[in-house]
Amino acid sequence: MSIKHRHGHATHRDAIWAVIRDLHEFSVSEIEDKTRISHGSIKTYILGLTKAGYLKRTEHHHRAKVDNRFVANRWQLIKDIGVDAPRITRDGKRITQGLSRENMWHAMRILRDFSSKDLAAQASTDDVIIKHADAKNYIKYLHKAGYLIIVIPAKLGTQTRYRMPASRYTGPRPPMIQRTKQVFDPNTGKVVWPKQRDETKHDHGVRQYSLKRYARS
DNA sequence: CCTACCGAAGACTCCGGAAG
DNA sequence: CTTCCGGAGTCTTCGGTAGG
Repeated sequence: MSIKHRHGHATHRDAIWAVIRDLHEFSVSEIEDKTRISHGSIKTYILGLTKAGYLKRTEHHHRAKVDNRFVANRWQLIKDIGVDAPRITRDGKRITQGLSRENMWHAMRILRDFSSKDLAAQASTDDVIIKHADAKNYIKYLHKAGYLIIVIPAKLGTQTRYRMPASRYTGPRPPMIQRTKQVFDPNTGKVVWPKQRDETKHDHGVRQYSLKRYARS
């Protein structure tokens, strides 16, 4: 299978969603024809979308009396939320994984300047509670990677205040701190920290691997 | 470090009608 | 009745990430 991730650009689900919006009323095999994505994956996603209320089944599969041919299930799009494919599980529940980073990334763009406590509070929503420690950690790496500047350094009793200059906003997807502690920007497809150096360290091929992987999508 | 969980894919079973 | 067909739906596995 082709390796494309949501942190790259298009995923399989994005492609399926695009075809659904295009056709509005469809069967699984019609989507299969247009996307060349495996039947099973399409079914799984459609099932989830139906349970979540985005789709409605308009035809239940049966064998036609006249010519003994199969009539496949058909669905209709009843809730269109735009170009971004709904992120749901097969049960139709919203996927919350990764939401906190996303919230923080967008909050940083909006806030003029902020401390780690401000960020945690501003980026928290009903769905996602962001802990102060998480905000601190994310800020630490984004600062190292050059996304943030320090507006007011910490003094006794006050926290450092940061700002993200508009020019450092690279796109809607939050930079990731990968397992190897490197910062990867899915918007540009580049590892932004650490800079290309200490090649001899025992990272093995991890950095190269990531670069290649994401460059493809 | 570890655990929980995700998307994708494939193996497998279930279903209902028609044909033999 | 049994067999066959092919889509629907379930379950498991795999490679991977998020977050403590």
